Amino acid sequence: MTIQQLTYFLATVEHGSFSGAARSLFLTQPSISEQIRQLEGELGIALFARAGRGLVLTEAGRKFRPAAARVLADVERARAAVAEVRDLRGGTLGFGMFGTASAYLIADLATDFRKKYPDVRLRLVGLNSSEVADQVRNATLEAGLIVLPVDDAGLDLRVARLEELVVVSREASRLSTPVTIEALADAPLILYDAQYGANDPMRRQLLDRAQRAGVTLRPVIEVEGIEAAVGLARRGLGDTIVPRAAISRQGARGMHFSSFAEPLFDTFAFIARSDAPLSPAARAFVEIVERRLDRLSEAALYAAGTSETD
Amino acid sequence: MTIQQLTYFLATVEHGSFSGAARSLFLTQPSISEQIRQLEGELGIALFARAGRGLVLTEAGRKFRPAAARVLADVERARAAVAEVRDLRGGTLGFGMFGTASAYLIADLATDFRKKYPDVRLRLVGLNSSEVADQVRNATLEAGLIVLPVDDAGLDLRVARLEELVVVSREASRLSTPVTIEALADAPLILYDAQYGANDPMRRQLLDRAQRAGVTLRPVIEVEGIEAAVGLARRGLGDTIVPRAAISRQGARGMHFSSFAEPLFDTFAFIARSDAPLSPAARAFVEIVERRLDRLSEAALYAAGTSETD
DNA sequence: CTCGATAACAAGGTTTTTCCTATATGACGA
DNA sequence: TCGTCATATAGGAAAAACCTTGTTATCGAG
Repeated sequence: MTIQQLTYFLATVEHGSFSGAARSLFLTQPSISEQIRQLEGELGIALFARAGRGLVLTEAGRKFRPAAARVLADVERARAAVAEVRDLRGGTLGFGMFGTASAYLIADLATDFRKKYPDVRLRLVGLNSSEVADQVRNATLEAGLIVLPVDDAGLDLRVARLEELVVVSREASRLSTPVTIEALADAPLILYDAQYGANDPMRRQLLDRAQRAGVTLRPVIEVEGIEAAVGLARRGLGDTIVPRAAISRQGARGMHFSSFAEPLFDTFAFIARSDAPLSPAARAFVEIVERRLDRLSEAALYAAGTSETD
Repeated sequence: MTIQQLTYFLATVEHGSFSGAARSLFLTQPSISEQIRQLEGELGIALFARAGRGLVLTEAGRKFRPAAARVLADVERARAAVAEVRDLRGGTLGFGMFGTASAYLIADLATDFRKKYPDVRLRLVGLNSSEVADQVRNATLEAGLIVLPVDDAGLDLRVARLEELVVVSREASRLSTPVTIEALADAPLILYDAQYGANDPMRRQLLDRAQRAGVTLRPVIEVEGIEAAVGLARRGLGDTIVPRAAISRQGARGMHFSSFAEPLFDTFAFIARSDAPLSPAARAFVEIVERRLDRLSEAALYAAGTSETD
């Protein structure tokens, strides 16, 4: 039994003759005739009674008709199901983001995406970068945005953005010249994302530099969020280091900031399974993330030196 | 999209690899691979992500899987629907019978048939022979048992039985020798099946004979059923003519009966559309009817001359 | 009752599809 | 690094689908 035969059968029922069905399907009568014969042979019973003029359904044919129609309807539904995914009118996208990005971006991203593709369900999870990488690897998530470095085995990786890390201090004097790692070591340091400890990419880079310069960094306070770190810096408890984009946000008003002498960057990257092609939904979402990141950069450009007005 | 491709797809999902699916279907891996590729091409999106080892469903594949399964399930249901009809496990049989037969046989026939094929619905209608013929012609009924003659245009006709018509009288003297049509004309005549009038096959035969013999038959009473006719004959209101098989029934006790000098028969015949093949159910039912008719004949053989004991 | 139209059916040939074998390629694990 | 297992690819054989041509049967009209 083939879908084709079912199509021919239903067309024949509708037209009452093989030739009529053949015309409607742009085929010849013997083709239809032959396929119906085969179908009847396989079913072991005649579906039509052959009259000189036209055809009549047999009892078996009457029973078969609605069943055949249902099969064809389901075929269409199957086609539609994948078309939804293909045309971004359905399905679910699972996407992971590292903590900071998820905190600041998730609302905007979800809004943008749902506005454009209201029928695609979205599952956006905030984890740390290596957790995101793991879940993408085992297909719990389809793709993600992380901060390098991560173990990229089995992953496709594409750098999305370099986010400069700047030093923030209450004392403008401490930032009169680009900050060196040695200068940083001279003052109390406040760091955030305490829970990740040495796995935090920013810490890894800082410790790396300190080691090479032969100095020791002493974080006096480690807190959870950027806001908290900046808040503590405002009270003069120490300096802190934050992504440049975070400067333009609330909580940094009246603070001073400066690049490192040797600029320090967080590298954002998109990851996906290296063997699986990205779904259209994932591609569309990545594009939206990129647009948002670009807007962040632009906003950050206007904020330089001291964020008085923000 | 073909049913075959859906089968291959589901087998691949189940086994997690083309090669595994191929083994389970007794095919080779390139065949499966090729069909899946074609399916994906037609759907316009990949269903599997090809990993070095094994395959993973894409989002589209996940959506497609249940839809494909439903199609295959419905294909099976379609197959089962016609199999029911073929194997006499379903469907409906419409069968027509002429009045007398329906009155005497319907209960037994329905019982026999339902006992053997409890899943086939039965629609047994009692009409006169020409009405049955008409409804078989226009496919309202699939087949029927009628008394000849009928207009058999467009019908297949098979004689089922010759049923002798015998004269029944209260006076044994009237039946001492085989009855001639002339002798019949000498006495009051009671006929049944009044409503059909001259269309009744028995009347047609009798009138035909009378005409050839140059005598006139005068039915003094016409009633509806055989029982009524025999009842009136018992009261001495006249002679009547009934199928031999009816003699052995209640209501004919103590009456005398005799064949015609030139034996008179009702011819029972099965009819069906000449263009439509009989459904298995109809064939089975015809067989059951034949068996019942045979048993009637046997019973009638023991009743001869006078039905004292019946 | 013959004639023409229509449609099923049959036969033969061509194109397309399906499936195979053989081989290349790529990933994983010892 | 090599062997194993998986998919991809190429080429050819078998099968299926379709077409063309021609025959037969039925129905309706003249």
